[in-house]
Amino acid sequence: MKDAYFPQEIEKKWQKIWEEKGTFKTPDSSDKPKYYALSMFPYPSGKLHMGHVRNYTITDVIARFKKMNGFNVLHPMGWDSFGLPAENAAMKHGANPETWTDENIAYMTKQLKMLGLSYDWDREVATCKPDYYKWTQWLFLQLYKKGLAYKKEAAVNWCEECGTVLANEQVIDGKCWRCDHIVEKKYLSQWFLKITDYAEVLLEDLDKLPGWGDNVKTMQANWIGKSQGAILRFKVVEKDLEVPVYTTRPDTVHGITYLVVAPEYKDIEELTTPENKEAVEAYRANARKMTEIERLSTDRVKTGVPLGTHCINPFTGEKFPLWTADYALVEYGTGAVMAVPAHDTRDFDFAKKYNLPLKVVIQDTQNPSDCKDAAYTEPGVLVSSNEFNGMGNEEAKKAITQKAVDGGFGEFKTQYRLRDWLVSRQRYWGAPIPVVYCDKCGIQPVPEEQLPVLLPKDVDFSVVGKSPITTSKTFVNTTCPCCGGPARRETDTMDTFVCSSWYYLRYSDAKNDKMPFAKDKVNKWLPVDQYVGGIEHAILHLLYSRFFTKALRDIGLLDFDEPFKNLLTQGMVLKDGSKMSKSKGNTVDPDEIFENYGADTARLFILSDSPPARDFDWSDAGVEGCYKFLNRVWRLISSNADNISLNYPELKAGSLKKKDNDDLLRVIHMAIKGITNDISNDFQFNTVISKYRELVNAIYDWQNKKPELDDEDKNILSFAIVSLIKLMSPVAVHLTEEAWHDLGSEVSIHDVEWPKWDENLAKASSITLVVQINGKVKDKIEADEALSQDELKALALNSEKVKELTQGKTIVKTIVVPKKLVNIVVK
RNA sequence: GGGCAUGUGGUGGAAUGGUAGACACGCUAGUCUUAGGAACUAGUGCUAACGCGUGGGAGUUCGAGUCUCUUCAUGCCCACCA
Repeated sequence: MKDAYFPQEIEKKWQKIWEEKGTFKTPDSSDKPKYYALSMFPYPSGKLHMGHVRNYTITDVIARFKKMNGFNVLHPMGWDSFGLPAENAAMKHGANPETWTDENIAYMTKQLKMLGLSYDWDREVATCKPDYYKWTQWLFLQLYKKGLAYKKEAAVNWCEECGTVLANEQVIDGKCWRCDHIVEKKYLSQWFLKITDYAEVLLEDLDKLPGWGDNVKTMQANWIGKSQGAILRFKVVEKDLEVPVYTTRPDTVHGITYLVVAPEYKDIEELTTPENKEAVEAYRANARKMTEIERLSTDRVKTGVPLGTHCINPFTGEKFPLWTADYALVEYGTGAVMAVPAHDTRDFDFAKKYNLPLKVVIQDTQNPSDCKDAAYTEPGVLVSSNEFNGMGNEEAKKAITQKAVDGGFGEFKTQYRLRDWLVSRQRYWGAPIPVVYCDKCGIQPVPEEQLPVLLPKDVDFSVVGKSPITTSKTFVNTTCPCCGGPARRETDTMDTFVCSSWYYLRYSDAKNDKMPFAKDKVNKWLPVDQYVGGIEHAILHLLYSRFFTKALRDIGLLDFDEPFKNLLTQGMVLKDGSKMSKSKGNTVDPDEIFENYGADTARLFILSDSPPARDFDWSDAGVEGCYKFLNRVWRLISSNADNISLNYPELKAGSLKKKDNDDLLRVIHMAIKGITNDISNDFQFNTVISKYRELVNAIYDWQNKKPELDDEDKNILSFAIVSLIKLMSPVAVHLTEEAWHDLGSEVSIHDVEWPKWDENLAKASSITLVVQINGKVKDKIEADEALSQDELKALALNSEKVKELTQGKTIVKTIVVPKKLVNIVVK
């Protein structure tokens, strides 16, 4: 064995051997139980960043740990390879998005291999390849047949910079999620997936996911945004029309003083009197011009104009005016709001500005308010509400809605904030939506046997203001599959999130050319046992994937209803306290780390300092420290190579004659136990690594006291080193393999079993008895573990320290915690 | 405005209600070296000391970093959603 540690040399060598031998291939059939470990697949942007390194290292260690513990582990990798950056790069460099993407995939694959990740590359998928997107299109058609994909004209989010529409989930603070450009509203005919059909079950089934963090579940629940309320219908005085409103506060219905409709409300023109027409038109025109950001700003003073018409409150017979104001949203509820200024802060602000009256109908009996200065929105008792006076407001919600139901002017209503998923994109580099338009036959799905609808090659990427795909001469014009007449192809492609909503299913049967996946294989491997990825996907990808799984289950393609059993959302990688980004110039290039220190150091360091779920602060000194530690491990093994045998006898409790050897045996068993538990319990790799260091420190300490080694010493040393190599093998994958072979093994360290501990040996031989007085530590006494509670008590009371401190005081009580502590309570 | 996290040495962070600060980074001495940003050894929460210490304040308990209430700060997510 070489004296010095040369990671670059070792790593290249073993990566080649593993690949040749197929060390990490996953057989479909095995008598072992299955385990599916999955990292969120990357967009092939060009190079790996440290967030990737962290993500994939975490999953890799999990996969290796499970494999060593007797599981048949599926650990695949692929590419989320459709998307706008490829197209932008194509425009900029005059290249084809496909070429750009392929080059990036090739480079990043090389980097992943340098990291020593245990992927089964035979199952690799890339969403931009026809053998994959054929099945994305096929799945789209199944959803279409099931009525879950439909086309409609709607107000949609438009990003001018990207030249395409965006899903609701992709608009962040009124800006495009990708380019930060301000998003506008446009009326366009677009394809949607009916995720709202699954709103209730997507919400309910969050309870079936104990292996997900509450933060993610709460974010999804908030996004789905279920609320229970009522629809109430109000008759218009001047017209034969009704205005329905959705409210969660039917208990305040007697306090309505006006009613607001959104500027885009469908009946607004009908509801406007000729005298008010000009002002209303001007207000609506202005609302159209405003960006989402301006309109959604909470600080903005509320504005509105009266329509001139009135409604009747069926509960009171009162007549009140109709207004339009942009604080009413056309997409939510009915697009109209009943205004109760006394009990809603928004209505209050608006009423104040326009001098509209307010009427108090809910009172806190202890501390009544006249609501002159602020709306009262807390629970209370009804007043000025006819027969409901004196009723608690929660009870009144039901009673009042029931009255509306009985009177035929309302009903109970459950409302969700979730909107249908807009999947059309006016871009080239995506899976073409497989439909054609025929003047005679209308919308026609492309017959399944004609899939895939291939992306055309004859396109001009330099066009502005329209999708490059529309420049193809060969793509657009086609024949109708129904009548055979001339027809036009759909030129929209699918949102990349459609492609990534089912990739984890494809890994179970990546080469299948008859189906997206065989049912038996998908049912065997899924659900994913452990999914690892960034929190930024808490809503988008994770919600869409859950929807897809449920929809495909209902179509009959698979038999489970949640795709990811356990979810680990890893924290960000920071440098100098802020997120690594090119614009801040605080990025660290993984290639440089591989080159200077090797992949094992990178893997060790990225796991070492923070628990996986927390943010991780990159420090150059930390990398250096991990490199030094691996050198220390290497020296420990290489300097002892002659004293270590892989065939040492089994070392049981009491089998060693020397006390220091017995102590080391205990330390080893404690390390095995601690490390195993730390990995099993939420993957606390940071403490796992501190335990590697403790074990190494203990072996060095032991050895420093032994100038000469006899047979017993050599046996315990062999056991120590072999255990250390096994325990470190999921993290330092190359170093441990090299050492393992240098010590004479013919088998890969990655095919051995995880070490086991003996419970009797995994604890110290003696205990430190902690002696407290009134809960404060006053003394510590070395004691035999076998002592009874009474003996421990006597021992504590006999302590000089205790005698001194309790002198002249009364001992009220003594608490004895077996094997640990005595607390003496004195007065 | 609503929700969810998180507050522990100079720093990253450890601690089934039972020894707070494991393990590191950093720092201080020393050994070996032509040299060392290598390796090894010793030390390192604060305080001169009694003691004091887990953002602040209360509470439960024999005992609280941990549980409860309250308050402050930071971060993230959502947000005129009626």
